[in-house]
Amino acid sequence: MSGEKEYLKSYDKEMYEKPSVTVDLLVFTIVDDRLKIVLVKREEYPFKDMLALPGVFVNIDETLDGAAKRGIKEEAGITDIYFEQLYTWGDVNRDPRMRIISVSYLSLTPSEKIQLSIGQRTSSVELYDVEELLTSDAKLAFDHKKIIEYGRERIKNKTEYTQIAFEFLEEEFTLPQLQKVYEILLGKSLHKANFRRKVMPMVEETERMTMGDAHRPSKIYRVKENTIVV
Amino acid sequence: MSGEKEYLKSYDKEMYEKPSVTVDLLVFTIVDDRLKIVLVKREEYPFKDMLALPGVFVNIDETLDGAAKRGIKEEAGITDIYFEQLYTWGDVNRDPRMRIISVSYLSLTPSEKIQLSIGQRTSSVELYDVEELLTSDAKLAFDHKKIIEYGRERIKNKTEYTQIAFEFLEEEFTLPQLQKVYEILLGKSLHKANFRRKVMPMVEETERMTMGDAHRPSKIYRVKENTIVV
DNA sequence: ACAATAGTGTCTGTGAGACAGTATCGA
DNA sequence: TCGATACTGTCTCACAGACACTATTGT
Repeated sequence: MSGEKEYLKSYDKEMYEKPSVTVDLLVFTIVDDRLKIVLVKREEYPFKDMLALPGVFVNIDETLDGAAKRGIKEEAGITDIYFEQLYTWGDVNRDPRMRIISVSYLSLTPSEKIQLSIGQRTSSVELYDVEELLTSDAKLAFDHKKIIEYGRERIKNKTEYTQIAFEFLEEEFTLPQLQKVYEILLGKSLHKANFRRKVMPMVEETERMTMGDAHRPSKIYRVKENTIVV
Repeated sequence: MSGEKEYLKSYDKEMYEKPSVTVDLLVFTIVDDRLKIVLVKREEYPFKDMLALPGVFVNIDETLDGAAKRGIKEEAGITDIYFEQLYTWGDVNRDPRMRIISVSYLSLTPSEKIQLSIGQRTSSVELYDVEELLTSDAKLAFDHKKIIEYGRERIKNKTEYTQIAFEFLEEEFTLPQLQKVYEILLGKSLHKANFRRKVMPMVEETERMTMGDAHRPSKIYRVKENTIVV
């Protein structure tokens, strides 16, 4: 069957001008009871000295998830982390240099796992307060502020109907800690008794408790086996 | 500042091998009380004669949404339609010819708006029964079956917490019609009285009613102004 | 009158939210 | 003992689900 090998030719002939594809990373965490995100300071034009999401080009032999994983490892030093695809941004003039389509990835982690490193084209990698970024009129590189808003919104929504909040905590935690995470993500305070009733089916006690505080200690919990955390 | 113009050079030098980017379209509708999707039969290799999602390459000066809109117009003849980005598929060997990253778009429409046309590389464009496709072991081109499953799932989920079901109906409809749409999308039957209570705040009566049926006529409604349908 | 579908009134159980209380630590 | 935080019991109200009923057409 000649057709089976002929098809390659017809496609080679059509020389589409191709966009570049990158993966941009939104690595969220919680520090000092505040939602934070990993941003880099750009060392090159365009948007030199401005804050931007860390990102990597997608290699030709690399999946999107693979590129995201690689980027998270390179920029935040984390190999074992929750992440999911967020949205793909394809406006024509997002980047003044050339047409770049960016697949954004949302990832959540307890702050203890983060080990910030410094990329080639960036002068620093730091955690920034998310609400502060979004409420101030701070300008970010490219369309990255809009992307962060979108990611922030996704976190809030998924907090309501999934268990992603657990991704911000390490394996063991107390219920007051868990409640605090929910309150930060939802942006409102919750009633203790009701909150505990709600999360009880998802957690299981350990035998241990917190100690050293000048008040009643709290039980330490972990996520119950059968709880789907995403 | 020389830097401002220098930056272009440094990027020109790095010759990344770029993937191609396409937009794949999931156009869903309801016909004869069944969920249907627009598929094309491929006329070329690879996957010749198999069913596939309609799709278009993203032009270098075209947004992703723009490409989706163009594709929907070309394949289904619709210009005014609800659509949203679904997911971006980036496995390395999705397409045996070359690396293609596909941004999928979900769109919903009343069947009356569809006018199927025939593309260049496809022999036919038709509506196919979604549940039948997904429950049978029918094979589709590329990873398109997985994409359809993902889209089907998204519709089910969003039916529960948004008003997308309305997108399948024309401007005026009866409550029994609306209930039928919900039942099809959710895959289960609903209780009449409860359903009506639930949707009442989102609709408003017209003065007209159905006629000609050998049973009690039903009031004709439309979507209430302040109802956010997405 | 009857078949067939449209539409309504009401009961019940569940669960979210709010309140008010008790428990246990360090100092 | 007291300050501070952890934890619990119970009331209420809204709402989803189920049932049983009435209403209106064409034949």
